[in-house]
Amino acid sequence: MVRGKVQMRRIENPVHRQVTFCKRRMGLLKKAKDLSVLCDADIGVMVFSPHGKIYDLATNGNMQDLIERYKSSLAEAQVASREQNMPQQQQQVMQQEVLHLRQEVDLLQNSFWYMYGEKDLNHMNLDELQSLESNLEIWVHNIRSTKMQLMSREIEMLKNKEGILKAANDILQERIIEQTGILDVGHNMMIPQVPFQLITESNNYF
Amino acid sequence: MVRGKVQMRRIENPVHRQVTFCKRRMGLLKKAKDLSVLCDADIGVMVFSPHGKIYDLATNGNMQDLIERYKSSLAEAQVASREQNMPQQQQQVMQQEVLHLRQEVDLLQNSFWYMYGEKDLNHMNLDELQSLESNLEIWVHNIRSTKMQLMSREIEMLKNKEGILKAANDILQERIIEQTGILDVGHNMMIPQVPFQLITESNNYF
DNA sequence: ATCTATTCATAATA
DNA sequence: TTATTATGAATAGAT
Repeated sequence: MVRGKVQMRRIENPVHRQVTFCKRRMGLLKKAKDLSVLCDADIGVMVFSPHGKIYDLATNGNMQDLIERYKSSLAEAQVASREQNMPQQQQQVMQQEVLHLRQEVDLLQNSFWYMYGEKDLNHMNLDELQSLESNLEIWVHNIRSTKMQLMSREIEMLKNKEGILKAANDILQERIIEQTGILDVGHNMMIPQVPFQLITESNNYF
Repeated sequence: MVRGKVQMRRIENPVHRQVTFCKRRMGLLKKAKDLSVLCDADIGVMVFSPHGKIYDLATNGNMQDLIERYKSSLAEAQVASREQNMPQQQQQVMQQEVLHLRQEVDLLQNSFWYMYGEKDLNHMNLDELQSLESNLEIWVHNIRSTKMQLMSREIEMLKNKEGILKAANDILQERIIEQTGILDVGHNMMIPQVPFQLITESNNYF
């Protein structure tokens, strides 16, 4: 009999804990199955006992499929959440990069999971490794391209900054000349305060 | 009010189905959280609505970690199940290979998920790509090593077969010479039936 | 595992 | 979605 409300904290008695674990675990999996049937949803449940044993349920019969779906949606959600905080052009570029990289990951994961899934070891050797290696090389290549794009963009940005700095310097020099009558305070001398403000205002998403 | 026992089949009325989905989904996640707290277990739940929306819970706060653990245990179970069908020596080699490759996958996936997990775009650029690229190159290198090992083993095996074939051929030639008195039936001529039997008996795990 | 007193979850409804 | 409430379901503690 249940005496009073059950306290929601770890059951210290190990026997009670084990019994409750067994009962509630079954209850949880049943609830998951029920929800799946009643509402036409796919559900995955993974339970890791404190001793490392695993109990799971995938109502569609394939946990890996659910995991893939989960990861895809996660990536999409993150891409979507970025849309609010980014200029549109950059956002598009980043989105493309993410999608591109994710494609590569899928490619690679498929290779690997295929290897795992193979029951017959005789077919899981050279060819699989060969295809895995090819995929990796493609991926490395794509990463290098992405990296180069990012570097180009950064260089572009720095050049831009340099231009703005120089312009600001010129203006300041002229002002100083006007105010003091002194002809030269150093060629393109750096005067931190004003130019740095100018830069952060026009490039604040970097 | 609950009228009679609820039939365990898809609720056809879409409004009822949606309401039930909402309620039971919350109930399921609550049950999962309770079980986790009471019994000190880690639990991951992924619910995919029929319209593609995802609701999830990871009681340790990190679904990716749970997925990794799940996949690891899956791979271990598969490795264990192979132990019954394989000669021990080969089994050990393959197990090592699998573990090795899995380590590499984990390394790589961690890099990638770390990238996805980064909320601040300012830190998800060159450095991340650089480290990913390095990891990939290490992985490619390891795959090449594994590939070479496999190829060496295959070459060894083929040489072995060749030796056995030649020996078998010599024996057969001698027999034929004894029986027919004919001196030459062709130098190292292939006579399929007997040699192939000899080979498969001593190498039947290939 | 099986038994119940109780709490908990939830179907229908608004 | 949320709130209400009559009812069925789950389960804590005991055997």
